[in-house]
Amino acid sequence: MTVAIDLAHVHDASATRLRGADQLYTTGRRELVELLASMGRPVTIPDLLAERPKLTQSSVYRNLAMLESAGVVQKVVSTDDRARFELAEDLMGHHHHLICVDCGRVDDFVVSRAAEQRIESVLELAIADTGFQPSGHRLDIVGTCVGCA
Amino acid sequence: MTVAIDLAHVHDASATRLRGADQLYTTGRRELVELLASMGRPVTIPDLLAERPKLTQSSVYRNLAMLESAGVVQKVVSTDDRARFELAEDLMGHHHHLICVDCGRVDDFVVSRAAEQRIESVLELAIADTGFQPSGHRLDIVGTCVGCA
DNA sequence: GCTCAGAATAGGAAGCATTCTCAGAATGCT
DNA sequence: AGCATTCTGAGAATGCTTCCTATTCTGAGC
Repeated sequence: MTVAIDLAHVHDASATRLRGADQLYTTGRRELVELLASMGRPVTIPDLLAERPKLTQSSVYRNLAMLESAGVVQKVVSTDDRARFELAEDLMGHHHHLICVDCGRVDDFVVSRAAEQRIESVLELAIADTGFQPSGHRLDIVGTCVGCA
Repeated sequence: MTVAIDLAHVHDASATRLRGADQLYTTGRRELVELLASMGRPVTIPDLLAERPKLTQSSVYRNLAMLESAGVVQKVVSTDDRARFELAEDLMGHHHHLICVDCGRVDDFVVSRAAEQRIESVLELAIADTGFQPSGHRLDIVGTCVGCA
């Protein structure tokens, strides 16, 4: 279920995307990307700061916002009010989330390609007449994680 | 696509659920429920306060938290950091959300019963071996709303 | 390798949604 | 109506997030 990540490819893609946004792929940003890749699940910024106390709070916020707008990372919302971040879907692979209603923890899971297509077609039908421009879907399971059970 | 709501039934259910939690169904809480029923989409607390300036901020926060734990309303997360609230699914009917990545606005939509069952079965399969205790799913479409297009 | 202009960083202050506190008011029960 | 309990209102406090600015770093051209 865990997705293996090609770190070199992630760095290449990150550098390219930042350069495309007239931004530098600095050491600090590279460190953030590497840290996110190693976590394997969406994490909050306070989490990151606790894990790497040398990181500067304002820089982490600034750089994650930058990386998000460059399409390198994406924000994930849970049940609590802390934003969580992970690498963008096209770097990680399309996946879904298990969201714990108790502690807010988020884990990843994937479904088969065929199942994914079934879901897609259901959704296309449903919003055909709304004028909404879809860019993707968010299919999460909410419940209680093993630690909170 | 809009769901007609039986307001009397909603009030009855709300009163029952609050009483079950040793809480009173006061005027202020009744007003909140009625306001949410009239909005037809998940709204933020700042939204509510702007709409009804007579409401007290702290009471709205307190009462929505209470109504949520009593199962009368539910919290919906969008792309921004503001919590949104709407009536609980069993009062509104099961439905899904259109989430605008631009402004964070959330609208409701529904899919057919058959489509819903297909989605359920996909999910059951996917998490069979995770130990996660599901209580429901969250299937939202993210994209750009008509106002932000 | 050196210099310079533009960009990024660190550190702290400010902003804003949310939560807490507590005195006063309203509610339900007898 | 009287009493115990719960709720409300107003503001202060909390904590995540964003803004500000002086300093440091980065990269391109000499």
